[in-house]
Amino acid sequence: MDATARLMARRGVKGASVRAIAREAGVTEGAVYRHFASKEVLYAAAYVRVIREMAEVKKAIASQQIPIERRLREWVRASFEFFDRHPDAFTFVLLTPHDLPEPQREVGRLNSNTFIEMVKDAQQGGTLKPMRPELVLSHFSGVLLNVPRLINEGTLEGPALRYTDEVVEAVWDMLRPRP
Amino acid sequence: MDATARLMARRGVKGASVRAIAREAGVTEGAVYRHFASKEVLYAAAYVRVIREMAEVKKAIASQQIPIERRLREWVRASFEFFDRHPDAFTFVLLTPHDLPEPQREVGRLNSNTFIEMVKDAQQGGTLKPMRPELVLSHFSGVLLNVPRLINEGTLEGPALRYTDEVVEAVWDMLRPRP
Amino acid sequence: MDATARLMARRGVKGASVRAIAREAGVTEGAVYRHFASKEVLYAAAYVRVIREMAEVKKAIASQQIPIERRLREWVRASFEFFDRHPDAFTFVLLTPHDLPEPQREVGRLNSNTFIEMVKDAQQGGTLKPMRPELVLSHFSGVLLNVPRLINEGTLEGPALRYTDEVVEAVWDMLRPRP
Amino acid sequence: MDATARLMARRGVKGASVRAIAREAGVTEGAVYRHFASKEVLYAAAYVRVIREMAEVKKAIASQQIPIERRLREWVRASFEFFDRHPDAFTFVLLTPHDLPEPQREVGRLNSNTFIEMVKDAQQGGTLKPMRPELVLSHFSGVLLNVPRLINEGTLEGPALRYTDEVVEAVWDMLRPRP
DNA sequence: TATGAATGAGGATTCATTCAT
DNA sequence: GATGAATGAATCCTCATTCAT
Repeated sequence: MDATARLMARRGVKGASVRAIAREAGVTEGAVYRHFASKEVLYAAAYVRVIREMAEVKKAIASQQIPIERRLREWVRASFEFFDRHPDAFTFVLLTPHDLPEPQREVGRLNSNTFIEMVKDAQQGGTLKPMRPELVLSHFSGVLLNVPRLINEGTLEGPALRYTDEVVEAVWDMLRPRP
Repeated sequence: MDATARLMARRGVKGASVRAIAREAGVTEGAVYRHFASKEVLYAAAYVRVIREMAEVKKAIASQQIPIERRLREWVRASFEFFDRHPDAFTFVLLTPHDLPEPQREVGRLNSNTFIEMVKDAQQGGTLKPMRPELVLSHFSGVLLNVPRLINEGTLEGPALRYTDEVVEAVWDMLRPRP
Repeated sequence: MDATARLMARRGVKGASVRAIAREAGVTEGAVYRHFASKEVLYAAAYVRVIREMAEVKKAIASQQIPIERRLREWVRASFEFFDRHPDAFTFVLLTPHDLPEPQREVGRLNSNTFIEMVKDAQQGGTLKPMRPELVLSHFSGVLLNVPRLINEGTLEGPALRYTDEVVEAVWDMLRPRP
Repeated sequence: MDATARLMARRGVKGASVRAIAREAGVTEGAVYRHFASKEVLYAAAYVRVIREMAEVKKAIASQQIPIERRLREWVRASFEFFDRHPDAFTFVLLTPHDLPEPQREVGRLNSNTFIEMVKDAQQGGTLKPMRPELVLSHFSGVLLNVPRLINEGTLEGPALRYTDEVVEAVWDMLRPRP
């Protein structure tokens, strides 16, 4: 699954052949098929595993009893940390276009849902600007994900963590309640 | 080239076979190869054509003699309008991962460069918050592009133009000079 | 037809595409098909034209009223001269494997037949060693053609004409009547 | 590799498609590509294998401690025997025009080099007529190879071995030292 | 469990040929 | 007569998948 994430991050889902994945993992193609029924299944398994790992952290952050501003900061920090530690896994699940069947798409929405719940709560408490939660998500994830994206592209220099403050400040400017 | 943009937007660059592109265009594979030496060349031609069209509009906007805030708004509006009118072309060039040789990558940077020049000017005039221009670009394009992205995903409802105000407000919150 | 001989000599019959032949001739593919019904027909026409031109010279040589030894020398000289002047045409008809239908194969045997008649005559006159005429042809053409062949290969340096004496001497050693 | 030699001998290098080779070998195209990276590689492998086999025999002959005349005879005999036993392999490597990259061309020169060394030695010992070794090779191989060539063409009747004496006599006439 | 050979469908590309202009 | 676009079959090659060992 690591090899899958790595290669699919670099060459795209279609561009990563089973043969290449197997070689990357140091086994033969046949061995891959003993553990995964098809490329599709392997792809889904690799995807879900990373998403799940991320989701746990995110859920913990969302449920912390600290001001929304600090939870947003934690969210950004944790995301960048993950990217710096596992750039391929991060790129694979969050920066690669996916074409998955519904069960896995549902899993892919875990983080978004957690985020939206957190936002709704904060908005009700008046600690966040009123704005359609989907739009909040859109703006937040747009700013957040663009940093790894531009690092991958070579436009920005890593590690991502160094941009935490600037990113948090930017999103907070967008989201904080108006005086 | 239209068919190419359409299919590559939907299935990715590798996922769009020449056969499928030809069928989409209503011709045979052989006919495609009369006009383009290879899939690579066809891909690059389709890409460059859309980028060039976008770049013209963007350049015109950047050089308008109006406050930066209004130019940013125009930029967003023009982008969303383009997406609403040519969702496939937009998705193809801006939301699809590309693996192009340097000459085309250079073309792909046209819009970014225009944007960065515009930002630098405004920052010198004090009408924009001081911030690394690459980061301004990152935040701006992050928020901007995420709207079409989420519309494609089904998370947000189109047309994109309806989000112009909210997007402009958000990016202005991030970028306006501090009092 | 010139372009055909040239390209088929260099790339083989299958390796010379109609498109390449047309370009070499400075016309388009369509134009080729106005004059020749098919590649097969073009191929045969180019082949026959060169063979016929060679056959005329050879027939004249064979019927000269001079000693067989001198006629053999003329045959060699004329062949090498033709090769030096039209290496592609020579290579095309004599050094390229052919897969032609019977009518053209018949034409291709013109020179062999002329040669064999000449040999039979000389043998009857006792001016040539008795030996199966087909074998005489085999030995003679083997030595003769190998010079252009090795020149093409780069093993021998041209022009071919410079080898006339040595080749004539060699074939005469093989063919002259024993004392 | 056998199937490759067979088909390339009959239809030429370009005329033998991978599909046809695979069918001839009783496997599918994919299977061919498991063992050979490309048609080019398969072609080279088939070529080198036959050349190597021939070269061994030739080297053994060249180094025998018998008069040059007898070594030439052995060379002819061994060649014809090989042709009679493996007409396709022989035709493929020696009677088919090749377009190979340098490493394989080098291998293809093995026999020529062996022959030329043998000739030089004999000339120094005075047991062979003084003549440029390349020309000796040209004449010798011209006469030698033309027998299989004409047999393939249908002009001469096989087996080739039956022509051994006549061929040896002919080449000896050309090459023996003058009294 | 793992291997590596094999398969058959599909990928990009070339080719001989046709045809409207 | 010539052009250049179009076609459909065939080319070389890759891929996901299967299976005997």
